[in-house]
Amino acid sequence: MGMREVASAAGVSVSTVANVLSRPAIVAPATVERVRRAIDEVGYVPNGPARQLRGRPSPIVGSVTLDLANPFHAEVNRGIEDRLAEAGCVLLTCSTDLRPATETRLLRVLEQQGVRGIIISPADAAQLPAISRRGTPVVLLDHPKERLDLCAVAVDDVLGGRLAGEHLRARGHRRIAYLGATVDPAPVARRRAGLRAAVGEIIDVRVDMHPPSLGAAAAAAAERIVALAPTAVVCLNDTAALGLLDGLAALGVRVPADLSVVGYDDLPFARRLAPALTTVRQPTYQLGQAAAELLLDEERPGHTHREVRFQPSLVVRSSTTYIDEHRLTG
Amino acid sequence: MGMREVASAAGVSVSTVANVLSRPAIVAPATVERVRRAIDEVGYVPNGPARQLRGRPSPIVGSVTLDLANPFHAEVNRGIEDRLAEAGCVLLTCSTDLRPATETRLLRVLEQQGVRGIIISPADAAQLPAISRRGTPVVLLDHPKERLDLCAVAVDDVLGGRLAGEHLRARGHRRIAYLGATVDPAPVARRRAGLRAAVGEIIDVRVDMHPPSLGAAAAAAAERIVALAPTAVVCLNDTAALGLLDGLAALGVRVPADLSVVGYDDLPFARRLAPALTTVRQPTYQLGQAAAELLLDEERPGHTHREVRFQPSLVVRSSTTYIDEHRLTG
DNA sequence: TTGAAAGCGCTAACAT
DNA sequence: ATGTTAGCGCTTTCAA
Repeated sequence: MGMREVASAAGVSVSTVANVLSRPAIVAPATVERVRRAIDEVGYVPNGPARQLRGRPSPIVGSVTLDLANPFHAEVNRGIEDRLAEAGCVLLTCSTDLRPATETRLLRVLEQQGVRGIIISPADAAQLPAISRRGTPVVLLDHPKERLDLCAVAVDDVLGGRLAGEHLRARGHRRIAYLGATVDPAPVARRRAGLRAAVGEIIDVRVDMHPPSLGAAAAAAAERIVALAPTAVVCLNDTAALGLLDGLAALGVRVPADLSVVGYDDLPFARRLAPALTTVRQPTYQLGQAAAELLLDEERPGHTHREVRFQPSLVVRSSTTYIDEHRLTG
Repeated sequence: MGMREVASAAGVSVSTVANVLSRPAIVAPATVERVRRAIDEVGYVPNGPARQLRGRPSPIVGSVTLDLANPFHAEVNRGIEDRLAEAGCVLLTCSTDLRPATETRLLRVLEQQGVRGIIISPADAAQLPAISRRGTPVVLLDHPKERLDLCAVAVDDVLGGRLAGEHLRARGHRRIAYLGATVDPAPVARRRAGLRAAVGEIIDVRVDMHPPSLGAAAAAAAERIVALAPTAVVCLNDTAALGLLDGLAALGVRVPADLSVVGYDDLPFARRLAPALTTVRQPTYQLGQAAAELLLDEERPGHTHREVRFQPSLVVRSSTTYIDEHRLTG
């Protein structure tokens, strides 16, 4: 059911059908009408790839993140999707699980498909400028622009880590543990750096992020953490904090009486946990919107690459408390 | 940088380049080598749309659900993505927000792009058989096959609702409210039907699912619910239950002492809420995997449409309790 | 073993 | 106002 069938059904040429579709003003009203009817009649569906081959831009934008099921990334993707929808575009979401090989494979597929652009939270940013140079716009997500010749949307992760650290220090904590991943994604590593800067020294505890789930891994790490006797733990994100709370509860460790816990992201459940989780909030949905905005702007003639920066903010709840003086002095 | 450039760089014809790419065995080893080198040299990236125009299948599969940021759908999508990755395919995720117009627009885009197939949790299934007939395989997700000539992955939602209802009745509850959406998605409506069948009568409370968030809407509904004086509330999902717990806490209503609450989905946070949430679990990730499996099977010669069915299960925690006899009799 | 050529469905310049 | 035609990048006969 191509334009050919429509043309013959309407008794016109294919170019007239094409004109009705792209510049109806150029065609006689009666003809337009006839062609429209023929289109419905034969159930014509335009062939996207053929159009793209002729130079039309693809309506597809790729999003490459750690994990599309991660609530943070899911919310970011929704922000992207909504902004793209205004431009008639649609979102192809990919998970890398932080594996460079997967990331490379996905980027190759996206580039081959000739997507409108790629929004990526990269495991490895090295290959991105080449992709951009070959003609597929790339926007960095949750990643600073630095010297890269790309647009970027970033959150001040170092500040986020620092906020958590200062909060704990102000409450008297000195032995502070950091629950991270075996290999931290770059934004997480930056948070740790900020925390480090604020508290001087960190007791590192690492868990495997992937299998079977971050939450379970964090729960399993509870014992290890307790053995190190910190007075507070900062977790790489709320999901890890959730798991850790589970593990601590199983060990009979009271939060925050025995141990303060800080999360990151302020996911919807954070405020209703037992205890309510102190955490660092990021403007998640807005991150996505901003990234989509930057990407769509790439087609504008005068476009220049820029960075949009967001600030995290500390949300204090009841999973952190003042250090027990007795424990300090006794 | 098309095959033309590669061909001239390697001193061969385009068809030889094409052969090196698709049937290297046919080409002289020395030539293969030379062409491979030329490919790297010029930075050749195959043109997907052109290939597709020549008959290659698209590597893109579309997923159409209520909301890709919804944790349930996000997890389902991850299951789809992982299974697709094994086949070298990639996932385009779309949110309809239950709006038929949005759904139709998205389906049109997907069909025009000539995607490999569409996995959909439909707001309106009527247009799907036509799409399938025109050549784009469609798999129903979280939707029974019924008389439709399509593959489907379904959960026994009626059973899920019934499990919740029977649980509450067994604990003495008789005034049971149901917190639903102004317009329930079909699976949610089926759960309600199951609940209804188990408990005889339901006190309906409806909230607007969309803006600004389901959780907030559920929290706002707390007062309305309390006024109706049920002894238990079944929520359309865990996110709504989370919000409701918030609202109830603000009103000083104790759960489960004053009111029992049941969720749906068993999201990761459910077991760590205060109180831990009784809920109905669905095999989320597996739903996605099964849907992808069915879709990939559509290309197999002997394929026939079939339905894969999953069972939900009740997870009893501490947000539900026996009805207080004093309140009943006193 | 390699190359020439036709054509996938569409668009746009050009001719009528 | 409409039609003719060339060609987007690729695959695939078919011929050399």
